[in-house]
Amino acid sequence: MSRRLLVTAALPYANGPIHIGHLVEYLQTDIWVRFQKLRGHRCLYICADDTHGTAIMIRARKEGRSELDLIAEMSESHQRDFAGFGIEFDHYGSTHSDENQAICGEFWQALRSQDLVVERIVQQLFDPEAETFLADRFVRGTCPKCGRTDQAGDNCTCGHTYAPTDLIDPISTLSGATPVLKEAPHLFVQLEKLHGFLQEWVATSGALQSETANYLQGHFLAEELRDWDVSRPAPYFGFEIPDSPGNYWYVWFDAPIGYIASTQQWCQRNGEQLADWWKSDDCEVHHFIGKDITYFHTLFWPGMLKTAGYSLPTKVHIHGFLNVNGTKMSKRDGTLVKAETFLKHVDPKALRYFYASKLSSRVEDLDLSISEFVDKVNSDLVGKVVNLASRVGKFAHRTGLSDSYPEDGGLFAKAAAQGEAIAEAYEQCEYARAMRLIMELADAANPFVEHARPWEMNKDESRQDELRDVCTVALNLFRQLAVYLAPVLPSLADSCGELLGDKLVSWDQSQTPLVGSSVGKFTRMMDRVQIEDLEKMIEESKVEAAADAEATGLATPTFQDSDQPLKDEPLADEITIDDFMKVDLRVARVITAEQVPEANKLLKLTLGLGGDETRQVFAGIKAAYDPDQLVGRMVVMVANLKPRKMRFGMSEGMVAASGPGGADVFILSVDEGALPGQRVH
RNA sequence: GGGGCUGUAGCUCAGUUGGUUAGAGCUGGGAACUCAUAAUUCCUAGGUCGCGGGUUCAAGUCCUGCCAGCCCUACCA
Repeated sequence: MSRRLLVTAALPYANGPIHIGHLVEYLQTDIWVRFQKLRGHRCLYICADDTHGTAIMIRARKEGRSELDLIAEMSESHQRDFAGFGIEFDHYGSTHSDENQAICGEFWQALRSQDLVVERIVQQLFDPEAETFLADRFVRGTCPKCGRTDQAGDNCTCGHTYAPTDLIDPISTLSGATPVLKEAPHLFVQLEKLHGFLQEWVATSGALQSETANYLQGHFLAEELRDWDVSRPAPYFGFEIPDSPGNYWYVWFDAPIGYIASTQQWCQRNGEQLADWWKSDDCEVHHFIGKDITYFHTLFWPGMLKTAGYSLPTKVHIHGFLNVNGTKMSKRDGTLVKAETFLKHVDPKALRYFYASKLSSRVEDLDLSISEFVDKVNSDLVGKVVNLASRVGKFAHRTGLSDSYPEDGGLFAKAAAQGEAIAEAYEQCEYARAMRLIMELADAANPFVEHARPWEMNKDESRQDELRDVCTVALNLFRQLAVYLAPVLPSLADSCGELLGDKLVSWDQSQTPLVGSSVGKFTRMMDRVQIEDLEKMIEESKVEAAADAEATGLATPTFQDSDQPLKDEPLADEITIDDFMKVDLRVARVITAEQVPEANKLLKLTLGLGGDETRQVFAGIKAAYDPDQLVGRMVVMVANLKPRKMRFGMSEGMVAASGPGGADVFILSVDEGALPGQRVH
């Protein structure tokens, strides 16, 4: 039975380029949509740029151009990046559209008429120079708790959280001006009035993974829901609220409505009715989002939809974040790779497959390990799948396909029977499982060719029919894999369709072998991924990040440090925290320091660890330090080093210092406040 | 501190309602083959299934207590 599905991915913010972290979501969604279409369902993939808010306004101002100019450029670059990865939207809109403004008005009316909106005065920091209210992240200052300077507006590295108004010496990051406290009326949605509905929906709709439902019930639904502040005073880039001049809808109010507005634009172009997609029980609505925006899509958004009379999400699919090589992506490490940069170095097919092989239906972070990426893509896709076609391609071009499907030991039938299990895995967003099932089939296909030895048949005039049969089996098994992989690798499906002169458009094509047709000239469908390319990509990302940082002027100054020290002494093997904890580093005070006349390099130190605890240490720093200048200062020592007998006495530890030696030795210092005996963690 | 998830071969993971000698791929070792992108095929090595208790005729699988890692929270949304 054919279903009707409306699918969205979260709207990317028009404040920056698409990077590989974003792509997890757009690819996850694209794969799901392509799968649904392949299965013959009516499915729309809707997205748009999220264009409003202070950040866009500030950036446009900084770049000396209009917001419209900025968001137009961003939209274009986003769409170019998505296209580069084969992400195919049915419609890509913008939240800054007439349709969105109109539908926002409709939602607003619904909220008003159901008496869910209240006005309250809010005190907020205001930048008098930039003439704008400041969100927490635009304020920095001194932590009121511990006194650290230059801390974020809502929390300090010391762990304390506070309101930006609590900061000592607050500074606006926009202008550097000192913000002042200013009052403004804000409009709030009283979400609590929808508590009963939301409770019910979260618990029983089946739209949420159980982990998410539990989380919401434990954290938010367990108590009174707070009013949601949905307005921002001018100046603000967005839509002015019709019945509240000078106030604008908060970006998170109009962003999800953008899903509907973008659908509306598609409807207008295709002569369809919006109600058939957004107000029909026959249409499923699926949202794909990251775990960071769970809250907006599982409480506010259903509340808004309910109030305005639109369909509630059938399912909110929530995914985790992307790590690279086991750690958070970082600009500095070059692991926050822009989509555009990726495309310069690596085949997008590789990323599509790799993500698919890692994704499940759970809210779990996934890891892109560079070496795993290379191994997996090369051995699975190139070594197993593409190779299957590649190894018989030349013969098949000459022989064509047999008129009836030959005996293959049940391989095709078995793989056809697996189709439903694979489809089910796709449907459940268990792509990793789907990929595993498909690769099992690929693993069974290559031995067939191997044992049939077509290269021997090729040399024997009388065995051309046999050869054709082998090619027929191999190419049909390949074609079957191409169908199963089509949601993930549409371009491979295209290559396969072209080779066999039969376009792959339906899942059902995996169930019946293709026979009796000619085979085109084989051309390479995919190249192996080289680890060097990945390395170059990371390297280029680092350079870009440094350039960006310089351009925005916000980043830390760049230092021209030589790479010689690292070359002289490369990084040691990785250790665990346990290994590190074996080394007991302590802060110590130099109590005495004296020359050892017979020694060439050594000074004799007495280090105090507080109280009466002292250690005698011989340190090779004679050429670099005078004893007198050391007495009284704090150093870091290795305190649990096995004592060693030296010519001049026992040495009971080491003083931590860097440098090649001789006069170039630099003792580690500790910041003011450290006490002798404290351990270094 | 609270909540959740995970812990199976060197690596990435599978192990359905508890049931015969715990599996796959990659990597490693050996061999074969040459059609294919140093691809492929065959053989082989490698695991006290995090640790300790318990239930059971039987536990990787259920219960319980620890330990480790990750994620979310910490009165912000």
